[in-house]
Amino acid sequence: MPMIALCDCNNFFVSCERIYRPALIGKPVVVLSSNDGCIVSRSDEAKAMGIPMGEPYFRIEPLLRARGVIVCSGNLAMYKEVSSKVMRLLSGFTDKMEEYSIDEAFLDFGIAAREPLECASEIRRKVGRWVGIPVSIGLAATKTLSKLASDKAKKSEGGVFQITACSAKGVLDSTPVEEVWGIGRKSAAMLGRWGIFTAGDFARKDPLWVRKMMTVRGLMTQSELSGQPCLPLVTAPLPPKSIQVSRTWGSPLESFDDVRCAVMENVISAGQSLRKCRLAAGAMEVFIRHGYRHSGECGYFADSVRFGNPILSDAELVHEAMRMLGKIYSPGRRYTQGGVTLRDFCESSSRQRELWEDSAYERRAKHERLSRAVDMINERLGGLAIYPAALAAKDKKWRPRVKHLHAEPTVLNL
DNA sequence: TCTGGGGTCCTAGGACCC
DNA sequence: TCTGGGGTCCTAGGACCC
Repeated sequence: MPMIALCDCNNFFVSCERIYRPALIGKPVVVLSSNDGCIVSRSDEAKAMGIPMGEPYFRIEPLLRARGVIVCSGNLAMYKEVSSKVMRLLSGFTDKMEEYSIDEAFLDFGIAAREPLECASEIRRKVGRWVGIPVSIGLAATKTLSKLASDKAKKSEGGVFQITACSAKGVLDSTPVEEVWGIGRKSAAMLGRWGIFTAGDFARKDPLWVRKMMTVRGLMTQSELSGQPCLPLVTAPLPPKSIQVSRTWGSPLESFDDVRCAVMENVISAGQSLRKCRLAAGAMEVFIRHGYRHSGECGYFADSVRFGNPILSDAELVHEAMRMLGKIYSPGRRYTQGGVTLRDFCESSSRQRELWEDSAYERRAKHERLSRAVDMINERLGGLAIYPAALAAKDKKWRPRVKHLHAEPTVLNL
C-alpha cells in the first residue's frame, strides 16, 4: 500500500505575515485579496469570531474594527518566497513530491518508508522551526484520502492524522460529502437529493450511477475514497495551458489612454511569465469590464486573435492587445476591470521557421532578443526596473488599492 | 464606491470531412 | 421520396480547485 502525505500550511497568508510581524501571533488577523476586495486568509482567532472566508471587506470592515481584528493587504510576492522555502525543505524528505498549490504538497513516502507518523512529525517540527510556518499533515493511501486526513489533522492535537484501511470506514461515515476533495457545492446538492449525505454513503454508491451523474471525475473521486489510487502524483511541473493576468482597478477608468496603460501592464506581466516558461503564444484574448456587478449598468467586452506563427515578444504582444482593445473600448463608460489571456502555446524553440526570412522576420527576432534582455534585467533588479515609456509619468490610478500593506524586510535578489 | 485572481478538466453539440 | 456511417476538431459552458 503506498503512503501519500498531504502537507498543508495552516492559514498560510496569515502565517506568512506573522513571520515578519511576530506581534500578530495569537491575535485575530485577516489577509485581503487584491484591491482589498475580500478576505482570503484568516487566523484561528479570526475564524473563532465567525469571520467568513471570501467575505467582501467593505461589508465586514466595521465589524473587524469593532473586534480589533488586524487587517493586512495581500502580499503575494512575499508569500511565494516563503512557499518556495517550505517546498525546498519538504523535497528533502522524498524524491516523489507534487507541489499542488502555493501552500500544499503531496509527498509519496513509498512502501518501505520508515514509520510515516514519525516522519510527518519531523516535517512539522522542521518547517515550523526553520521557516516559521505551522503545517498539518494527512496520511493515507490516496491523494483524496490524504486530503481528508489533513483536514482532520488541522483539528487534532499533534497536527498529524492518518487514515488506514481499518479506520477509513469510520472516518468516511462521519464526514459530510461536501468536505470531500473534488465534490463541490453543485454535486453535493445533487447527492443530497438522492439521499447521499456522507463520504461513506458516496463511497458505497453504484459506480455506474456515479459515472452517469458525475462524469469520470466523480468516479475517480469515488475510487480514491475506497483506497484505489486514480490520481497520480505530478512530480514534474507541467507547462501551463494558459496564462491570464487581469486586475480589478483601484478606481474606474474612462479615458482610452488610462485603459490602454492598465491593460498594457497586464500584457507585459503575462509576457514575462510566457518567456519564463520558454513558451510562445498561438492565441490571445483581451477583455474589459465596465460598471459594477451589482449595479444595474455593467458589461463585458472581449476580442481574441490567433497567430499563424506564435509570438512571445512584448512588442508584438502589446501591439496585438492594443489593436483589440481599440475595437472593444467605447468612450463614456467607467471601466473597472480588464486583462489578457494567452493560450495555444508551443515551445519557443520549436516554432516553425518562416519560409521567407525577410526584414519582418529580422525585426521579430530583434524584438525577442530585446524582451529577453529586459527580462534578465528586471529579474535581477526586481519588479519592473525597465518598462515601456508609455507607462512612465502616469499617476497609475488603475493600480489596485492596498491600504493595509506592511513592509517586510526587503530581500534583494542580486 | 463597494464582492480577487488564476487555473484545470470534462462534456455536449456543431461544423466539417470522407 | 427521403436521407449512411463514422470520424475529428473546435467551442462554449459547467464544475471544481486554491
